[in-house]
Amino acid sequence: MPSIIHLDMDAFFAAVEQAAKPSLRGKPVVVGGLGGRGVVSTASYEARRFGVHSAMPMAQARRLCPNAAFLAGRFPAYREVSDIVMGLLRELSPLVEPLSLDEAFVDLEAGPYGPALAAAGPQEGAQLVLAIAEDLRADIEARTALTGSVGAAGSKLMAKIASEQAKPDGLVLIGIGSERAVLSPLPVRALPGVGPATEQVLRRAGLLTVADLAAAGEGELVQLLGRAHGAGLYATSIGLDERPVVPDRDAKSVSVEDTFEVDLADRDHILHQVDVLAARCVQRLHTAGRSGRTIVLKVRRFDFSTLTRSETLRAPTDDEAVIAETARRLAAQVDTTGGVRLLGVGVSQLADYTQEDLFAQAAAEAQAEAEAEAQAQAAARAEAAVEEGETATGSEGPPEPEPTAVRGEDVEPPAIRHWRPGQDVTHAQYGPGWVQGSGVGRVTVRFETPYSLPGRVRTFAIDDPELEPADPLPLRA
DNA sequence: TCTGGGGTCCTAGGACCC
DNA sequence: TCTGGGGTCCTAGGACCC
Repeated sequence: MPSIIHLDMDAFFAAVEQAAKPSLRGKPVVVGGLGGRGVVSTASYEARRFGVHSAMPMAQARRLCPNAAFLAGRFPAYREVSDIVMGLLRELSPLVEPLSLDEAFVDLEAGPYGPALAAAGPQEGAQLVLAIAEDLRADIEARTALTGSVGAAGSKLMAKIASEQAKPDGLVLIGIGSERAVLSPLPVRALPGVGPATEQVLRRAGLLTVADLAAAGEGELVQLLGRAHGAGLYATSIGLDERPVVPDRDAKSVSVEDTFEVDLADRDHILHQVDVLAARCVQRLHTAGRSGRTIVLKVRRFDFSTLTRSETLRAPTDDEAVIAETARRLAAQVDTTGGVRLLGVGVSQLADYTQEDLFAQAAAEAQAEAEAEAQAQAAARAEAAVEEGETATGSEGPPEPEPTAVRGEDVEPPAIRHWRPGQDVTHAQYGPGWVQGSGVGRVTVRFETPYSLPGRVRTFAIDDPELEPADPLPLRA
């Protein structure tokens, strides 16, 4: 029975923007990083006609489609919509496996339609799945004003292939038995797990289509790609996929990273950013109620070469001081001459306790203390070597003062309000709207809501007291 | 105005243990 | 005591996905 469905929302971020902003409907919209080093997250179908696509440098997108609306993402809004959509999926089955905010697998057999599907013959079963999926798409449209494409099949692999074929705003079912007929003519790149590198390897071996892979056989693919990848790809090429739909997968790592507008050259500046990132990482760790044993520092240098350094502690921690200190020590090991484009701090080998978990906490503290001892000594050595008159962490002693404050290099002037394109605002007089652009002391706002006609634009001083940031409005009243 | 951010999984070598 | 073999952990890098 083709009882697995894959839902993929169409041009999700861009579609949310168009639903929220009537003046953008039918127009090219590009969502992504707006800074000098930003890339495209999602382009609306109108923008794709100009050649704009995901992961493209934003500068290139602007050249290709200068008249598009370029917007920063509004993740809280996307998450709200995603929650609604995932809620609809969970009405179909407890087995819902989200892959991202806009994509998920559902195993219908485990849900209320399971018995009916099991009892039905192949023909009626397929009809029933199609009916369920069309209802789902209609419900999504009714609740979110957005369209999603659905693929239905007997496996995750084929359901995903089907949803790809259904895009945009469509539904495709691949019946049991027709898998290989569907797969065979596809280019290898259509298979999940085949990216640019694998495609190249396969192309050099003369393997262009999925049929070529199947004909090559497992042995040759393993030869070319290695044990796991080769065997996996061979199974995929003949339509074999037994992976179950798994809900609620626990995250295995937590990380944050930042690409800087201008490369960082100064050591102190780099170490300061490592502290900032460690704090953000710990924040996320706390929110998730997790702690971790392995601290990872990521560095992307001026020439885009990327390296990681990691250290595994004896016990999991969620302590900011420990994580920051470890990350800084790792940073001290890397050559940063020429400048640093990106820094990241991550934690893996996650465990399930939080600061509130007192028993585990007590055990971990003993470990952390021993750890801190060793670290302090290593840090002292490292810092002595670098000859920096910095606040070296004493091996005993009180909690160290906030290093950023000590260095005092990011004391910013009283915050000038920053308005990002796409941002939700409300004006005391004109009501709700969104930031269309800002510069030279001005901010331009379009006053419209998801339920209004396209609205008018007005310009204000950036510090206009009547203008305030606002929460996103629901897409359906 | 070249190349984001948050993840997952796999490989391979060396350390270490039995 | 001229050289084993397997298992596990750690580290680093790379491919891939959305």
